[in-house]
Amino acid sequence: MDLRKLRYFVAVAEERHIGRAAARLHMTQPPLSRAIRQLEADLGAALFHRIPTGVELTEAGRTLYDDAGSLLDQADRVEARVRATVGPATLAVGSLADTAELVAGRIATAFRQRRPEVSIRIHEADLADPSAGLRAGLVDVALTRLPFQDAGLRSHVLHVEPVGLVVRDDDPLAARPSVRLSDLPDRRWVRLPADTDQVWRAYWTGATAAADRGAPMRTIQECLQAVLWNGMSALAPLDQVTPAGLVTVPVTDRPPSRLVVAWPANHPSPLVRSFVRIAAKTYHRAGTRSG
Amino acid sequence: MDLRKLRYFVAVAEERHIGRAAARLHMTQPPLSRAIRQLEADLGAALFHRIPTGVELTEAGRTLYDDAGSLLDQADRVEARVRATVGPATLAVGSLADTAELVAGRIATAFRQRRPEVSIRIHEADLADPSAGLRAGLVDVALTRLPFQDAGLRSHVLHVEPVGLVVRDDDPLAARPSVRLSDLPDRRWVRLPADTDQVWRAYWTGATAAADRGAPMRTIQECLQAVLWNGMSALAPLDQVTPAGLVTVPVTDRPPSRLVVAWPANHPSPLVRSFVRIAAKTYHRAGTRSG
DNA sequence: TCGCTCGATACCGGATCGGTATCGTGACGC
DNA sequence: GCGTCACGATACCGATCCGGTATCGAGCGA
Repeated sequence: MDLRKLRYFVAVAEERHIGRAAARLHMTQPPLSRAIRQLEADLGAALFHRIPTGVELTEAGRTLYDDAGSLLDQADRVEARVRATVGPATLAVGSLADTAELVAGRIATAFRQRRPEVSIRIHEADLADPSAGLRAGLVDVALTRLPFQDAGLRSHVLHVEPVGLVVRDDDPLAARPSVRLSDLPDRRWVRLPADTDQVWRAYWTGATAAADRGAPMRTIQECLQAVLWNGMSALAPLDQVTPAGLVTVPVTDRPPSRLVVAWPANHPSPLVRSFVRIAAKTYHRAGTRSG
Repeated sequence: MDLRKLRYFVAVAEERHIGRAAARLHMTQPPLSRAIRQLEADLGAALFHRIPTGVELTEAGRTLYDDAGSLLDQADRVEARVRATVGPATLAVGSLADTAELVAGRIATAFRQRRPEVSIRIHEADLADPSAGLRAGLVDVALTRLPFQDAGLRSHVLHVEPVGLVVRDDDPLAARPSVRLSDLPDRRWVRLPADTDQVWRAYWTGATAAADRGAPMRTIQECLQAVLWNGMSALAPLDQVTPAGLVTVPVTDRPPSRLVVAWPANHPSPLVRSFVRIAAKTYHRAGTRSG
């Protein structure tokens, strides 16, 4: 009997439904089914009756449930007490100034709830650095978007999102249900800073790198303003909120962008691993990859 | 933080020495070192100072140690309570009538202490069946000796023991410090039952299968009595206790016998796995193999 | 009877565990 | 001062475990 399986058991007991409990635990149903069966085998007792609408506690299950809560609470208290003796810890989180910023709020909230003793410092990066300070060592972990050049970074996909072309609502393209970038004549793309990551630049400014002109944009907001006032074009995630007067037209010939939490590949600290796990669970999407 | 690591931590804290704690936990030092480091990483706190003579608790370590005992106790109580609701379980243990019998006492004691709700039934097998009832499905787990033919059995070595030639003390060989079976002239070997496992028979009665004559022996005691009264020869583990008047001469040209706990390879029950683990820990010797 | 919704199972890649062999480092005796 | 010793740490390996996807069998209802 271990605490992990006990937490699973409590979730199932309260949901009376393995599928729902799995969702609550941010995992899928099969491993949870198996974990419950293993717990039953370990204890040598059936904990649930399987019924058509889900599961219900057996007598042994009720016995366990009566005690499980206080045991888990005590374990949490012990852990918190130890953490308290060592004093507060700090985690620097890098964030790019688009949806990552919104997400950071949710994730930071979840993280603070789970690890209240850790103080979080948010570092807001500009568009030149899609690693949001990770490469420079300014932050421990970052919320940003793929693709960008990976230099010893690992990332976990939180959300996959198609990109769209942001134009003024008086633009001829504004009414189109979708566009193909390869069908468009040359447009005036917003310009990214000179030292922008090459992969990132190529992804977000149409295929022709030579096309970006004008003053470099350092934030998403600047980009959108450039579209609004100067008639530039920009690419943005489809559900990026835009000011009135702008529309985002889905782009069909470009792979979707992936919102990720990223961290240095080499020896991430437990705090970083914890943040990544919480980010993944808060924003439950699967798939770990490098890049 | 999980209960397993917490138990490790308590052992180390009490021994103030990772190596000794590892011995107490019936494991080796490196994985215990690693587990402690992982626990420290999980908690974000150093639990021990490493000093030349071992380790000593840090402040965080003392905090954890103060709480760990009661937490583990509560976990054990919860588990026991659940087991109690489901009623007693039964485990059938097969045993061959030599040292396995002695061992069974120790192991059964350890098992009863750890799992008091399980009632153990001992099945004492005769020499014809080195699987001690496992093959016939009479028992769930067996204490016996390799080698014998494996038919879907798995085993865990508890003890490796050279074999010796059992002779009367008036035998010319009795004074020899050791003998080579290949040097001996034909002797009158005790006879094993006709349906004895072939590998087992070849191992325990010298190389020449034709040599065993006389009435078949069903127990070790019968074999020894045959040696004592009829001047037969027998092979036995070196530390087999023999009646007065018999001596066991080490045999140098035969591999040692291995005392094992054996169980069916297919889907062992948790109770069986538990018994095997306890047997291995009680009699700490490493190495799992088939056969 | 068909479709829907449960949990259970099969299988796979990655992580973890405990093992052996070996290393780095202080303490101690000569 | 230097070899020896004892301690924990590290490297690496095979076995196991964990969570994932795909799929199945069983009940229930339309």
